[in-house]
Amino acid sequence: MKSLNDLPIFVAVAESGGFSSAARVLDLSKSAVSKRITQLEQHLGARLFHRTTRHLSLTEAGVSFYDSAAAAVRCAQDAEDAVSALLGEPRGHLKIAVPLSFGQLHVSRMIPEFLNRYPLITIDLVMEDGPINLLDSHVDVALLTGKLPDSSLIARRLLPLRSITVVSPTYTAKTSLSCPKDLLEENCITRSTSSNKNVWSFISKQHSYELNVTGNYSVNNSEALKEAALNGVGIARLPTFVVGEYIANKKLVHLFPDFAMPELDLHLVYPERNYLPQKVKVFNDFAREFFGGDTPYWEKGLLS
Amino acid sequence: MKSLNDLPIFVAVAESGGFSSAARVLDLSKSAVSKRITQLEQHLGARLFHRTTRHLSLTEAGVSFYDSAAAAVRCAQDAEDAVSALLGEPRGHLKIAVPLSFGQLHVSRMIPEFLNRYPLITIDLVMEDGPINLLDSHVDVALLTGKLPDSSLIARRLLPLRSITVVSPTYTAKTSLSCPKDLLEENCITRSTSSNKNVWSFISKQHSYELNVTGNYSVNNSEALKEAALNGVGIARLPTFVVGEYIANKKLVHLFPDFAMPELDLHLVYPERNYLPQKVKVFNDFAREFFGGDTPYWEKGLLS
DNA sequence: AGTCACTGTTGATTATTTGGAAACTATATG
DNA sequence: CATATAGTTTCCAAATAATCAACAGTGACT
Repeated sequence: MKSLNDLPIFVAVAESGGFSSAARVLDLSKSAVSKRITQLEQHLGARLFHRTTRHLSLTEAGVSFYDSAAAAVRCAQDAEDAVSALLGEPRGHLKIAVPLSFGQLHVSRMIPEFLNRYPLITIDLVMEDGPINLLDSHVDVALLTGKLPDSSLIARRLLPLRSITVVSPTYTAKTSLSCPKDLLEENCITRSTSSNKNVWSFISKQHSYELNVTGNYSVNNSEALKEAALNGVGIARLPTFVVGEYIANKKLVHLFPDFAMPELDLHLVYPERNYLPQKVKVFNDFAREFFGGDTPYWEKGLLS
Repeated sequence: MKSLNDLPIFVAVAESGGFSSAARVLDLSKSAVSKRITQLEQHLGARLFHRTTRHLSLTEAGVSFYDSAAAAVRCAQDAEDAVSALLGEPRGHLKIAVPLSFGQLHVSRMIPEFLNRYPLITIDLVMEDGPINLLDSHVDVALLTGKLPDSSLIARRLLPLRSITVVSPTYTAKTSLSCPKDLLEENCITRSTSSNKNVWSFISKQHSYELNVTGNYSVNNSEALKEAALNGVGIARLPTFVVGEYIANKKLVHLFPDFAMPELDLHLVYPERNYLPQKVKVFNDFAREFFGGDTPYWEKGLLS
């Protein structure tokens, strides 16, 4: 056993399925990865990977090596977690993944306070909407909505994500809206990411509607959609975390507050570990407190 | 997890109970050990050892760190073993511990042949009589007699260790010896290591004796004892592996061949592992074949 | 008490290892 | 057949690790 440091590299290559992708995960150059795998193979006296220029696969030896190697890095991680769980002052590097728009609007506000509160923690914040593999990319904790991508993950509900229907005051001045059905006659601007983007549902005790709205603008970015709504382009449905403040300062009007919309939850998601590192624990607690649980701060201005 | 390479060092220190002893085991300078532990502690942000100049003990953090760290290095070792078990040609470094006299007389003869047979194996042969901790000192395989020092070790019987009573022909010429009891009148030279060195027992179907022999020479080294016997100083009891060849070439006479003596076994001992490395396996097989099993080559000349 | 042998630490110097940029080869894709 | 991507290689710079030697503290043994 000459260099244990090769193990995490080997494991990364095996799991990500390539030298280049492993290099990206490990934040190394691919030449470095290549060299270390080569030297590991040399040390072991056996090839661990079949390399064809375009595809990589484990050899028989690689497969037998993998199990114990992965166990070794897991144990090493555990060892580190075990002491950090004992530590008074949380510390270490924390990689966080969050959805883009929520990250820009709220997480980015929270981070400075968090860093101030825990000066020994360093943060790598990744804002990205696509599905991410927490384990491969070494993300310590992620904010995710919807279903869990992997069963070895733990999810704790952080806050509700409610969307509401909004419009600018200048727009309402031109028309009268008394019932959701009236929206069928209006310019409804939509997010183009959601698959059934122009089916808007409204739920109340008395009536429920599923409306097939239409409009002249569709965009895959909440910020842009909000901008359009603010400028009176049309009526939009947006999460409260985007428009909450504009309702509060009257730049936007909350339409049909008596009707609810399907509600999602935002979860704190982290890999299952033997010892939950302090840094993850305090981040979770901090986030929960910062956002305010069931009625997040951006909904404080709303009377729903 | 910055440097996995610190783990084996930490584990060695924890297990050997000191920086200096760990340095010896790891074949490093103690300053190197000291520095790497220090940097590991710095990285973790916690002290792992309580150091008083003369004694070392694990801190609370050190204890929690230890379990997983030890598991990690064990897994790493397993990973390596797993591929080496698949390998065609055995290779790697093999550390062997053997009793001093047996090592000098027989193992040292065997090694050249072994190295010749397996050119990719390198050997570190330790000849020592005291008790050795296989695990701490990274001995891959040991030849031991008697009881096992540790339960996590595996012992396979290699060959019997028989001692016989011998005397030089010049000595027998001066006296008549027909029965073990006659030894009470003779000069019996003994090994001073064995605790009850001057109680010699003889066992046969007809009679058994426990004789309290006396003599004018006692020495803790079989070679010296053999030398004395060869020079007609007196009657000695020596293992067949020491005197076998001298019986064969008539330099010594085997007394009372009809009587047996308590018999010991020499065991091949190695740490329990998930994958027995090829190099250990081939060494075991080679030793078994080389020495000849139940009647080792040095007993071939004897008619017992 | 005072050697003595041994422990762990530190600083300076030297070796070794490691990492990165760029050039190179090979191959799937379109 | 061009292009983008994957892995390897060479060369060089930078970081890391190891050693030696000197130091300081402590228990054991006269």
